[in-house]
Amino acid sequence: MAVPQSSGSRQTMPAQARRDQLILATIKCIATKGLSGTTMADITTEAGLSLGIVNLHFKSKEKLLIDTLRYISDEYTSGLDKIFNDQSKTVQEKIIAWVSYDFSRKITDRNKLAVWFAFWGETKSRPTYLAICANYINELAGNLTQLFTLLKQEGNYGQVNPTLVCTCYTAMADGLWLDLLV
Amino acid sequence: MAVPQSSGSRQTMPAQARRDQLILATIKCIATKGLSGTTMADITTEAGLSLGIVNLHFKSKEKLLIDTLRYISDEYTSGLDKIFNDQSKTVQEKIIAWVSYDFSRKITDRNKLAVWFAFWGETKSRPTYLAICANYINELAGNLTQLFTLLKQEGNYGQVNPTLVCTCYTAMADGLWLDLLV
DNA sequence: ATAGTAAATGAATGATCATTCATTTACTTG
DNA sequence: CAAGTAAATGAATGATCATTCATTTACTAT
Repeated sequence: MAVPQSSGSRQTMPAQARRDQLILATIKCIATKGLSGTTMADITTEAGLSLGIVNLHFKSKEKLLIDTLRYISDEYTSGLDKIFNDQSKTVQEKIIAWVSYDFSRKITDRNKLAVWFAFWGETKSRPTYLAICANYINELAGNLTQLFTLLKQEGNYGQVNPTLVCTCYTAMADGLWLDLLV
Repeated sequence: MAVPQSSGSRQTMPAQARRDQLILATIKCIATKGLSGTTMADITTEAGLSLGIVNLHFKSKEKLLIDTLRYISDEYTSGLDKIFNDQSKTVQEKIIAWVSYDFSRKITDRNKLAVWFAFWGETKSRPTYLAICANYINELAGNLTQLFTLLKQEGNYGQVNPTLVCTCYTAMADGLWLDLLV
């Protein structure tokens, strides 16, 4: 667990730290230069490392991009899972926390939103991107619908369709994020 | 105004018809191969023409892409303008027509939606794309807000903020289009 | 220390792709 | 019909960029 000490000009780091460093550099590059405008040279320069480093840690550019998307997806999902599984919160509190989280600084970070929509834009042509998102999207939708269902029962709201509420909320959140990006 | 008659294997067409043909081919290519995955060869093959044709009618690939975005934007905007300026409709009818239009087959065409979001994804890094959309987006938002304002007056709805309603509707429409694409 | 292993580098390679333009073909006008 | 103009073609060019790998540097174990 020693802190990496660079005695010379060249740095050595644990593989996982390098991977994270490269993913962060990738996010920044995609946000400023776009998904198609981002080159390996851009990423490695942004990270302050050499050209070959990406193929050393991720095998290819495509794999780095996929891991970057997964990184952002995981970060988002884990935050919501924590709220959903928090035993100390009531259903109402969970829903409020969910919405607060969706529009917190961490999620509405412009760089991450830019990356997010950059990948969505390529979704139709790259099934891999879609596959990564589909899993967690379904899980989250299921959880949120469940919260709405519980709220409906507790409050005796007769006319409400929880699935529909979830769809509309999710759609509006997506749209508002798009607004924030612009 | 003669109908172009191809006597041989090579076709000749009025410039405007060729431009439209190429734009349509571009839409199809972007929908299937993505914005970054679409090459000049893809587009010209899809159109059944030769490689050099794009630079003959649009000067560059970038200009073709911009004109493609403009084509889709114009189509969408002109449809809504027609509804907004239709003297035979009441305010309520206009709003209903607006929503119907937003989710009509013509607008929810998967190819066009794919192109739409492909460009949005590159927005942050390519100000040109944003500039094209910003104009008509503001105009449309102004019109829709005006309709909501009139509706509020007619119905004496005290607590409603028309601007907010417009923002929420627009956001939800964006989100639902994204759903449709997936 | 020394040898051995793992990490990092970046010049060289090869593939992809937008763009050019000399040539060919189709249309128009006198 | 002939000459002139406009449209279309696609092989060749040159630029960009991901990927490779021989070499260098840092770390680890004996």
